[in-house]
Amino acid sequence: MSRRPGTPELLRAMNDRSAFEHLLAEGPLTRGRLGELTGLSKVTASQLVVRLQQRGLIEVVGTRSGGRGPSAELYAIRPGCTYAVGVDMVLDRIKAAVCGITGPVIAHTSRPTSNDDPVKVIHEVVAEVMGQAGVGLSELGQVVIGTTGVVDPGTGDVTFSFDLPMWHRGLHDALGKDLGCAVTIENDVNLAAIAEREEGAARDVADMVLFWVGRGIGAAVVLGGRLQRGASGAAGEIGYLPVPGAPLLDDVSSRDAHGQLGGSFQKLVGAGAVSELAERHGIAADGAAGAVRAALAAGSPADAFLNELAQRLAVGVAAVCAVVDPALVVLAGDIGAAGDERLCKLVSEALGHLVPVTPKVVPTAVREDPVLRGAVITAVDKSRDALLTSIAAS
Amino acid sequence: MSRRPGTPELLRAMNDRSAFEHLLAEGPLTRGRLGELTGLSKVTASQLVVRLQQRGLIEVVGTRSGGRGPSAELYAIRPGCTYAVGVDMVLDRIKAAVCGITGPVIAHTSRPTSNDDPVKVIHEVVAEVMGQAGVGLSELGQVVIGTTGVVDPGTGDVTFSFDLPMWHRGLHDALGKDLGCAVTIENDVNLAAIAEREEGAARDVADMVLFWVGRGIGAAVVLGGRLQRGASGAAGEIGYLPVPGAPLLDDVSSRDAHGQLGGSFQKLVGAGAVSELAERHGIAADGAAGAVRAALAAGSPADAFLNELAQRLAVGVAAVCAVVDPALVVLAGDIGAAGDERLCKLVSEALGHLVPVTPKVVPTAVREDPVLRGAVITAVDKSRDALLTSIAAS
DNA sequence: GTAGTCTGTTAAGACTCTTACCGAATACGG
DNA sequence: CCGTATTCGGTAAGAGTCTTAACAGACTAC
Repeated sequence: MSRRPGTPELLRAMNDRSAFEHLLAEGPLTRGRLGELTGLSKVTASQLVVRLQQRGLIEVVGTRSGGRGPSAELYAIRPGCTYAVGVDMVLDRIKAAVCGITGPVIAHTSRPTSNDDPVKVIHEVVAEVMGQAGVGLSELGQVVIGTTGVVDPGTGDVTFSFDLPMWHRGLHDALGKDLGCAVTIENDVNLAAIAEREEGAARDVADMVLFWVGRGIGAAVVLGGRLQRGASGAAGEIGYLPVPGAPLLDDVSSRDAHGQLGGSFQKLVGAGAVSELAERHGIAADGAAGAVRAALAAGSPADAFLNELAQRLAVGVAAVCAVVDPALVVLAGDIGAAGDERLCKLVSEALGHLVPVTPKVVPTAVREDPVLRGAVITAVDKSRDALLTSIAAS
Repeated sequence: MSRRPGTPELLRAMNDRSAFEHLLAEGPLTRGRLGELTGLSKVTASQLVVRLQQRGLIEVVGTRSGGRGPSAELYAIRPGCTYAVGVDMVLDRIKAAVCGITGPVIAHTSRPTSNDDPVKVIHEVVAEVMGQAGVGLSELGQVVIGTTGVVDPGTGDVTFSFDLPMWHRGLHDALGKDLGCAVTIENDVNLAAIAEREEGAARDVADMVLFWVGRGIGAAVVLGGRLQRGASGAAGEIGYLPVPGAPLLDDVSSRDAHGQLGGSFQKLVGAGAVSELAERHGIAADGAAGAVRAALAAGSPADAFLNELAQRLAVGVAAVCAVVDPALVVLAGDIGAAGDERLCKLVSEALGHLVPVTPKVVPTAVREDPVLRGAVITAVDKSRDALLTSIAAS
């Protein structure tokens, strides 16, 4: 229920917000165009521009001449309103990128992870990338950190993680205090899905699932245009999917032959299982993703391997499709990406025998640092939202 | 973007809507209380009441005396604003219930289904129930029809149905024309979930899954408080879940030994499979649900049967939990309902070995006509929404 | 019976939006 | 080269919604 009463100020806030969103989406605009887009009159659009300008949210970036009358001034969001940082923390490396509220990355960095306190590690990398960008830490509005493991929707903390034993409870708050800005910890696969939806293969798809097939197995579920995290943040933990072809789990905390936690689907298509399968088919390569690439390069002699891999993947995809019926399935992660169009086609064919729905199956279109991209996008999005609600409040 | 400009009228519409919602939720209210709830001043609340009264949406239903000052007038929604009808169509019976916008059912009926044109069948049952209620068909605002089968989110038609071969494409539009009001066709399991959320075991639970275990197998997925239908309306078709313990499907259009379409999970826990399992354990009863009831009554001798049934169910529940991580799982359908607390407990225990999440597993709390209840609730909800948007428009 | 309290109304004012009008700048056509 | 049409930005007047303040009347409490 909307607690706030419908006062005239609310109206102004709504219109300011709408104008801001149009400026973000459509780039520099004149007062007149802004009026058209928001549906407001010329006069009101002018007042609105003055307000936003006084707050330092927008600025004149030029004039648009060529038309009949006098040249109109072009207004655009001031990129330096706030800055947002995305962080991707994997087993042994930590990456970070910073950008202004308009989107483009202005600096990024990557360094090996030390075994230190995560607060210190993250503080250092954030400070470094902000320094590179030439922006003070005080102007930082949002930090989004991608990580393996499940994030508790209640506390925002990591409840457990395969790879990062140092991540303790209370980390979320500690980071927020340390950095002095809003901090969000998010599952890495979810961030990859956000990147895919923003600038990858899933643009404008409301119902989609991203399969991350790599060292770990995971999925991100987007339904009705919204990322679904589940009640305890464990949505998409498809490593635990009970599937035919691998024994049923008897103890949820057991590890597989390669030291990975997970259930029967993990045993079927985890990196270890894929390597093993490749070996059994006589394909020698470095790592599971390498094996897939080698198989693709080898042509028909490796068909049996790819078919079996596709068949295994299809079983997991089928389970997800039976539950949520997405319009699109994206295969990502290093193995998924390596499989490319060919593997997707095979999975799609196998899927047709298993379920009565026919989602498109495509490889990821975000080939460079999908998790970092997703983190940055999320950070920008959140900082925009914070700014807009601050407009509404004042 | 539906860019309605932020004009003062919008404000009024928002406040009218808010007041209307409060009246629906909290019953009869005085002008003063309405002001408090909406956050508006006394004066504005009064104006608002006058407006709604002039439109015939609300009426005085009494006075609240006993306080210090003069007795305040109590206003309530006029139930006769619009009427909504819910219809439940199963294999051989059709049920319907009608209610005003305030909710309570004022008439209901049930009759055997003839093999006629569905438009005629539905028209007849709607006319009958409206006649019983003493309301003209012209005052009907919404009809919601529950049915087995998948409903195409694009057209609102049934794309295929196990049991109702007469349902043709274009039925949705034909019904709308015939009845002269808004018509919605919805999957029966989804409607049961809506009933469960409104007045059953899932009140105030944002992320939940309802398992329908009966003649057919299905699930309804509610995430973030919203029912998720999937891209082609096939979300929750868990009969097709590939699970261990039953052979993988080779052809999606194949039928099982009992003439039912579906995949491996259907073969495991469909009514036919449950009957078979009961027979193998020496439990004789009429139908699968009867067998479950008999087993519960028999005590420990039937434990093996119940355990195996729970184990089978748990595998499907585990798959769903791995994908969407609900806070609550409701077992419904005649078999699920028959299993009651005991079966839920067994499923919950089995689930603990399979996935690292621990949703509550409970039996349905809507024991009477859950699908019809869901249809009625949905119809009322939609007619409320239509009324509210009509307020905003005028 | 009187005082106190609460209801509902009226009056004045604040805030937002709108239409109507105006002066100035710019491009186009003769 | 100059007049005219067009567009930009601004001002003024007005309509709609909300708010606070003050008041008349009804009802209870003592």
